[in-house]
Amino acid sequence: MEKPQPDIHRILHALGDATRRAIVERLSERPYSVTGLATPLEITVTAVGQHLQVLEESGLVQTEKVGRVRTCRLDAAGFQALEGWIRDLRPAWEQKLDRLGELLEEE
Amino acid sequence: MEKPQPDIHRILHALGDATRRAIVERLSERPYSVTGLATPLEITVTAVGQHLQVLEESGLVQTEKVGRVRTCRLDAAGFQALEGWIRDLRPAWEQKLDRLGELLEEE
DNA sequence: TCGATTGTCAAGTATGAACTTCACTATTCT
DNA sequence: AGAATAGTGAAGTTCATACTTGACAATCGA
Repeated sequence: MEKPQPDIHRILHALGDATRRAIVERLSERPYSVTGLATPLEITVTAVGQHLQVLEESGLVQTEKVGRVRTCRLDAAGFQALEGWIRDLRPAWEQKLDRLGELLEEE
Repeated sequence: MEKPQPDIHRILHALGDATRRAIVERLSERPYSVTGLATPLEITVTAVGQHLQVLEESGLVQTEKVGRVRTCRLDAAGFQALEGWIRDLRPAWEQKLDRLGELLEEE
């Protein structure tokens, strides 16, 4: 149950779900309780709890239970890992599809 | 069939699938044909074609058919949009969970 | 021109996961 | 103490979507 180091596959899988993205965007505003997240989404707290587990395991969200309330906020770890992934791929996607250059190199 | 402007939800949904991530990572190496992508993944070209449509619609991949071969490469548009999304969220996830500051502000 | 290669289209299957419900525990309030 | 609130856990349902197959079209090589 310790904080696993962020894994890009976990992260992208977590962000692949619309509800989880909604949770993330809500938490980008300010921290919320589980119920505070569930209400506007019109789903049960159980469902939110399940999503939170995925988000937490991917390092995108951090939660802390104090008393009976679990407070959820974004976690930098996952976002930094995601940033790093894109940065590492940059040389690949930044290739200018320069038509001229392409044709010249063709042969 | 025109290039739709990148939408972060499309993008994250596209990257949510493991096979599509595998395609992206393969294309980060160099451009590939549809068959060239399908073979190492051990899935049919039909399946790859379906994934390519999703990736293309999200602006992550660009394809061009020349003769009977469709050549696929990464597309900057989607990655730039993804970068922008993370950048915009930065203030939210960059909040230092400074224990001291937290406790002080509590009341 | 014939066969092999590359990809597309339509239609069907099936599996995973996003939910729900219900029962329960733990905390807070009066 | 009793009632209300916040969340957890197990188990079942259902629906999206990632695949397949099979038939076909277009291109290329011999």
